[in-house]
Amino acid sequence: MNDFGIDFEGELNPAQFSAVTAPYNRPALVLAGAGSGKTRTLTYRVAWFLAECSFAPREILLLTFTNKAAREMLDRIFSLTGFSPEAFWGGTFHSVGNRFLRREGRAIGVEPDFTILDSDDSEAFLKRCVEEEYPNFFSVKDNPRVKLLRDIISYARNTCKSVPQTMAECFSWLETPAEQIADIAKFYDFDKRRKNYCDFDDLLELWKRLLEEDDAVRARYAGRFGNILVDEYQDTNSLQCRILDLLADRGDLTAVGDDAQCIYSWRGAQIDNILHFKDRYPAAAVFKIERNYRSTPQILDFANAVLSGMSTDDEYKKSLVAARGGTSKPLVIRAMDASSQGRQVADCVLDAVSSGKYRYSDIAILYRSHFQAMDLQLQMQYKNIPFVMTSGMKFFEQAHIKDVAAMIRFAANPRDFMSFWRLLKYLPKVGEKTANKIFSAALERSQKRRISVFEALSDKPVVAKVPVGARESFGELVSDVSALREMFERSTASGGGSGADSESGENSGNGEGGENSAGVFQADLFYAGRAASPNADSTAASRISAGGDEKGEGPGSESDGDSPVRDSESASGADSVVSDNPLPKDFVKAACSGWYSSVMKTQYADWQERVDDFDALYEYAGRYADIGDFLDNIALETDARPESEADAKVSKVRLMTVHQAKGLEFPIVFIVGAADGLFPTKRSIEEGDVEEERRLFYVAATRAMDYLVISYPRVGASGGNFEMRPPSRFLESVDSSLYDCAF
DNA sequence: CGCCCCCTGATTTTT
DNA sequence: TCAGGGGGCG
Ligand SMILES: Nc1ncnc2c1ncn2[C@@H]1O[C@H](COP(=O)(O)OP(=O)(O)OP(=O)(O)O)[C@@H](O)[C@H]1O
Repeated sequence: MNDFGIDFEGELNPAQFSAVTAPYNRPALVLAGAGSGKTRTLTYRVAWFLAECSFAPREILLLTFTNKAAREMLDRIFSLTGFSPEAFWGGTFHSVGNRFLRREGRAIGVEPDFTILDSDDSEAFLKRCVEEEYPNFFSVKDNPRVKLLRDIISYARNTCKSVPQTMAECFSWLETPAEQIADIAKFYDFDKRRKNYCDFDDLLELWKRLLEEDDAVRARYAGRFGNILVDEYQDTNSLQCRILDLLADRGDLTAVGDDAQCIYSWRGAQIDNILHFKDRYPAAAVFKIERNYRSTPQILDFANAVLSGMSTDDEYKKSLVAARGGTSKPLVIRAMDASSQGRQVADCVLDAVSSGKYRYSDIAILYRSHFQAMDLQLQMQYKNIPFVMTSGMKFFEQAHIKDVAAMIRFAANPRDFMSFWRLLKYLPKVGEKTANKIFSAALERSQKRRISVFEALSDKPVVAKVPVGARESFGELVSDVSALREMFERSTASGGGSGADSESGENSGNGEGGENSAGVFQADLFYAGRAASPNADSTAASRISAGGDEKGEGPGSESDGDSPVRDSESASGADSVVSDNPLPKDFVKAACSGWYSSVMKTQYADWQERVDDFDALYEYAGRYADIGDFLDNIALETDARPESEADAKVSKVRLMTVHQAKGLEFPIVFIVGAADGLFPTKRSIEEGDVEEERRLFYVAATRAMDYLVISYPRVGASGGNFEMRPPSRFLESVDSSLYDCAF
C-alpha cells in the first residue's frame, strides 16, 4: 500500500490500470468514450507518479483547455491525493502559458509584468490599431467588423496558419484583401508588444515562441517535468499541440481524450492531433477503455445511437458497454414554446427533488446557446428553485467590474493606455477622440519633463485638453488613480522590488532603446520581488514541501524556482499583515469608491445592484495576496460569478451550455432546445456540416448518470416573428424505442 | 466631436 | 429583444 491508501488495482479496471502504471517516460494515449473513466485514469496516474515514482507535485504538468475542466481535474486530484491544485503546474493552457511568460518571457523580449487583455480588451485595442493604420477601414461597408477581424486573426494564430491562408480557407467570401488584414494583424501584434499587452492567443503563441527560440529554457522545463498530462486532448489546437511536442520531447506525455467529443474545432481544435498521435509519437502506447461507468444502459444506448450516423476513423471506433444497471429510458418532452418548456422543466426539477432522492445540485440543465437559458431562468425564479447560471455575461466582463479593474490595471501598468482611455470616456463631453488627445498630451508631458504619467495628468497643458465641464470629474479620477498608484508602489516596495514602469510611460517608438532595457531590468526586479513576497511562503507550495519529498534544485533555479505558483491562494495569512502592504481587496475598495462610485450612479439606472457586485469583487479579491495575481485571474478566470463560501454550499440546479458541461457529470440532466435550428444551430445546418453539433449532442447526453430528459419547443421566436421548429435531427435519428415520450 | 435618436437585422460555442 | 450602425444636431 502507498501513502495515499489507494488500491490502484482494485479501484481501476485492467485497461485503466495498465494506463495508470505505464512507464512515465513513454508516451501514452488513453482513447476512450464518454464516462469510461478517462479523467479518473489521469488522476490515478498522477497519484501513481507521486506514490510509486517519487515525483513531486511540481514535477507534474497538468493541462486542459477550459477552466471548468481544469478545475474538475485538479479537484479530483486533490480528493485523491490531498495535494492542492497550486502544488502542481496545472490549469488551462492559457493560465500555464501566463505562468511561463511571467517567469521566462524576458528571453524573447516579453517583459514579465505584462497586462493580459481579455477578449473585450483585445477587441477594443484591435479597433484602435485599425483606426490608426487604416482610418477608413470601417467605413468600407464590405470590410469585416472588429469582432470578425479579431476572430480571423485569432483563428489564424491558433491554427498556426498565415492570415492569407486562413482567409482563403475559411473567409473567402470577404472582399477585403488578405494582405491588408495580415498587415493589420502585424500592426496589432507590434503595438501589443509596445504597450506590454498579451492577449489570450499571446499566452499560447509567445509561450510556443519561447520554447522554440530559447532551447535552454525549453530543455530546463522539459527536464523538470517528469510527466505532462493533458485532459480533453481531442480539443487541442495546433498551437497547443506544438507546445506539448516541445515540452514532451522525451516522450513523457500522457494524452487523454475522445475523438467523438471534439467540440472546439471552430476555434482551431484539430481532431487529427489525437487521431494521428501515433504518427507523432511512434513509441506511444494506446489504451482503450470500453466500459462506461457513468450512465445507465438506457442513456448509453441513446447516446450511442446519436453518434451512429457519424463517420469515425475505423481505428478509433469505440463500442461502449455500460458497467451499471438502470431502468428508465431517456424521456422526451415536447413543449409549445420556450417558456412552456421552461415551465415543464422546472416542474420536473421540483418532482425530482420532492421525491427525496435528489438534491438541486444533482441536476443540470444544458443548452446549445446561452439565449435559451433566459426562459429557464424566469421559470426557475418564478418557482423559487435555487439555481446558478454559468453561461452568458461573465462576472468579470461586466462593464462596471472592468472599469474598476481598469483603474487598478492602470495603476499597476501605466503603459496600459487602454485602461485609462476606458475611464476617460466616462467624463462628460469626452469621447474616443478627446480621450486620445488627453492621454497623448499626458505622455508627451511625462516624457518632456521626465515625470510620471500620473504627475503629468495634473500638468496644466494636459488639463487644458479636458473640456471645461469635465475638469472637476477629471481631477477626481486623477486623484483616485494616483492614490491607487501610490498603493501599488507601496505593495511592490514591501514585497522587495520596485515598480517596473513607474516613470517611463509609453516607449513611443522613437528609438530610445536605452530606456527600454532599463524597463526590462526593473521589471525583473519587480517580478522577483513578487515571487519572493513573504505571503508566498505561506502557500500551498511550502505546505506541500513539508509533506512531500523536497528535491534538490539545479543551479539557477533559485530565482526562477520550479515551484508552480508564486501566489497565495488564500489570503488568510495576508489578512494579518497591516495595511502597510496593500492587498488586492484594498485596491478594490479604493477603486470602487470615490470617482467611480459617482460615475456609476449617473451611468447606470441599476447602479444599486452593481454595488452588490462590488461586494462580491471585494470578497473575491480577499482570496489573493498579490495584486498581479488578482488581475491575471480576473482576465483568465471567466466564471459567471465568484461564489462566496457560504453560497457555494447551497444546493443549486446548474444552468449551463453543453460546452461548459464537458467533462462533468450529473445524476439528472436536461437537454433543452433540442430542435433543428437550435441544436443543431441554424448556422451549422446552412453550412452543411452538423457533425460537430452531433458530437456536442453526444457530449450533452453522456453527462447524465441516472436520468436524461430532452425537451424541445415546437415554435421558436426568431427575431420578431415565430417559426415552427421540427425536433432535432439528432433526436429523430435515434430509434424511438430507445426513449419514452411525455406526450 | 460628443451625444442622442431611429432603424435594422440577428442570436453559437471559450480563453 | 436589443445591440450596434447611421444620421443629424448642438
Ligand atoms: N474503474 C471504475 N470503477 C468505478 N467507477 C469508475 C471507474 N472508472 C470510472 N468510474 C466512474 O465513472 C465516472 C466517469 O469517469 P470520468 O469522469 O473519469 O470519465 P471520462 O472518461 O473522463 O468522461 P468524459 O469523457 O465524459 O470526460 C466517474 O464517476 C468515475 O468515478
